[in-house]
Amino acid sequence: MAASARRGPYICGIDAGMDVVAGKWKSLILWELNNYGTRRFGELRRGLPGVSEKMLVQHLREMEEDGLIHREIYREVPPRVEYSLTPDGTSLNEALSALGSWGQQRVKRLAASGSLVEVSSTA
Amino acid sequence: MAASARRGPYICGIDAGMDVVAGKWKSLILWELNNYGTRRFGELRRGLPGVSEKMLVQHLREMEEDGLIHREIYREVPPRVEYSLTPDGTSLNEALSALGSWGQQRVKRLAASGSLVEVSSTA
DNA sequence: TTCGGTACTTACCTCTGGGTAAGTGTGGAG
DNA sequence: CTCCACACTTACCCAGAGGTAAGTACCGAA
Repeated sequence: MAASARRGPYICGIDAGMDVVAGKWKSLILWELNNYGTRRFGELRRGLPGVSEKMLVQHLREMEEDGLIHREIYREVPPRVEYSLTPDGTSLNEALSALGSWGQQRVKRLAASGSLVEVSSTA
Repeated sequence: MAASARRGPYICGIDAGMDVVAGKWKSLILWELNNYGTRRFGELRRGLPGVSEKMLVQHLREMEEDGLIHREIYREVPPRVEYSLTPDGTSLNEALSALGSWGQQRVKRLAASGSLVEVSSTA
């Protein structure tokens, strides 16, 4: 998203929320973690077709700082790291569900009118 | 937002929705139009402290294309243009209200713990 | 006669979000 | 002995999101 995160004085709650979700893959990470409960780094990478490792790490760190996700490190070889939603992350995901439904409606509407927009096909 | 709008195949409804709200001022424009019902260009500019005319126009045009807002031109001198939400824009705004509440909660939480984050003060 | 207000458009520039690719340390498999 | 998988880190690069400032056409007020 090209929306620059302000993390400064907010005008209303919406942009305080948007600020935290701003980032190309953040809402998808939330969605993925919500669906699977807990996921490893590699699983997330494979689950989000097109993410670069750099951005995945960066987004995960920011979301951890923002208190949205929990990072559990298992000191094994090879290393294992598991990510999961915190209560705040879970509630954020719930808050986004309405937007998700709206988005699905929109995709349906667009598909119904001529403009062929497909959802997750042959990505 | 530096979140790049994809307008391509979406993975889930959430990013289809996010795609349309991606843009530094879009959610604020939605909020402003929802609060006032109908607003003129200059009113919006003054209502969103910090917005540049270029970005305001650009966002308004994109949101009009996306069917979120309606643009009514009054051929007077000086010219008058009024913006308002379409039904789709209104429902999107409703879908964002949960995110707005979450954001407010978050601001309260942050304020409660040491990190002083203020909402719309001496912008 | 100049200024201000309306709603823009245009050219130019900066900043940074995001991508690409290579490197790191360890151990097991082949 | 080499390769691969894990979960990263680092350096470098580019496109585009967003900002700045000036210009446009019109009229009324000072």
